[in-house]
Amino acid sequence: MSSRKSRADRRVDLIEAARRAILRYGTQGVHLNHVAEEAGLTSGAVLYHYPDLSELLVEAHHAGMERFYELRVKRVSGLSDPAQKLVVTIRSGLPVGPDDPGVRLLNELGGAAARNRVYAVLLTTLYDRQVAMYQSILDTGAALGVFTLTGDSVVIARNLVALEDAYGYRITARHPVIGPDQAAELILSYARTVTGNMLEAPVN
Amino acid sequence: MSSRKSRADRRVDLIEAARRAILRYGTQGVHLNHVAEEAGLTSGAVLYHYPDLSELLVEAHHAGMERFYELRVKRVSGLSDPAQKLVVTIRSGLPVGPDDPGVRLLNELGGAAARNRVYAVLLTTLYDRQVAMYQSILDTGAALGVFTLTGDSVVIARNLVALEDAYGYRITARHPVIGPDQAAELILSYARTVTGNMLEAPVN
DNA sequence: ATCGGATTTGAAGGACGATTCAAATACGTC
DNA sequence: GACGTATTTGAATCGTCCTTCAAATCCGAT
Repeated sequence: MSSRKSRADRRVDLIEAARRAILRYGTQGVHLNHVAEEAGLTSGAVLYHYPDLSELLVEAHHAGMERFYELRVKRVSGLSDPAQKLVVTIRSGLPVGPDDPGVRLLNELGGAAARNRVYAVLLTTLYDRQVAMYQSILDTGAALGVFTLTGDSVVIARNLVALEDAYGYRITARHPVIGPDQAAELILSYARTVTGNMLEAPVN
Repeated sequence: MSSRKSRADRRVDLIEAARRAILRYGTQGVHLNHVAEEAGLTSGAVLYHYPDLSELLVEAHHAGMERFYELRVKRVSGLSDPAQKLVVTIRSGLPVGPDDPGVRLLNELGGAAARNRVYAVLLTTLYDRQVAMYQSILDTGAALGVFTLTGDSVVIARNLVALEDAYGYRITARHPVIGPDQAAELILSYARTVTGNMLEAPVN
């Protein structure tokens, strides 16, 4: 039994607990008791804060997506060179390994989105935001003359996000030859041809 | 009650029923009764043929993947021009619309593969086969001088399948602007730059 | 036409999860 | 330090799903 907490604090805890439970049992497979156990509470206590489990699950997914996106933004925040930005951004969209919690949580929703409107909107919104992110990098790179784009920046940005997504699935499914490094290289190969930039991996 | 059938026939029926049930309720959300209802039988009858529901679900997914792949092979089978083959193959990897049963079934597994080894192997195998399919088209196109590949054909093939996968998810999630036509065009834009071929959509 | 095995039903039992709620407990506040 | 309220527990209830199995039914073989 984790010690008593304020309403706001407990809700944050529960969202975290739900996130872990989802990773363990899947969005469809989570039960109230799983969440309660992850939170160190009783099912009654969970219900006290979230009378409807599905709402808690949505919040957990929403929070997970937000965290994922914010982390990506943060990773490029210090950089100024568009080429470097692009390389780092590609990396930050891929899972670190097959068990990467951020990407695994997102992958949970792929199938559910076809049946659940809320999840569909969440995923679609995330996709669009990521496209905008890439597009901004591409456009400034083109404006500075660092990139020579072979086509519309929206098209390139959409494809870059799509590639990330797909390789995220392959990596979490433990493809024997496509790991994070290989996936990054595959995406970079695309990025190089459409930007006309060597896009060297940073030398550190 | 659907009329009595032989063991082999009934098992085929049940796999079909399971496929429909999965599409309705999700791989995790299917219950024995859902499958029974889809098959027009009792839960006991289903259990008589498949004592373990999860095995039936695996078979349903396996059959669905096989059907999906075979359909793609069949669609290009008549064509000889590599450019035409490539265009048709890209199309056949995308869902016809948000409710396309073939792609929706595949998407169900994305999240599950991270938790379930069997599904991970199924998906990985399918991915590799599709890559081989594209690679063969690209290689013969290059040999015939129709394509001038900008890089290794494996790399291009992997990226093509990855793009298909990702846009399949976007389409089934009902992205407001990315439909089958738009997705095809996005993938073609990539295919054009890496093959140096215009890849016109066939004029029929 | 009947026999025999294969298939299916339907009901009963048991396990599990969601939900409710009174009682207990801990915390902030005065 | 006591009070009042917010939080949590634990047990009881209800419904759902899985599983089992004897009985019924159907089909093919003889």
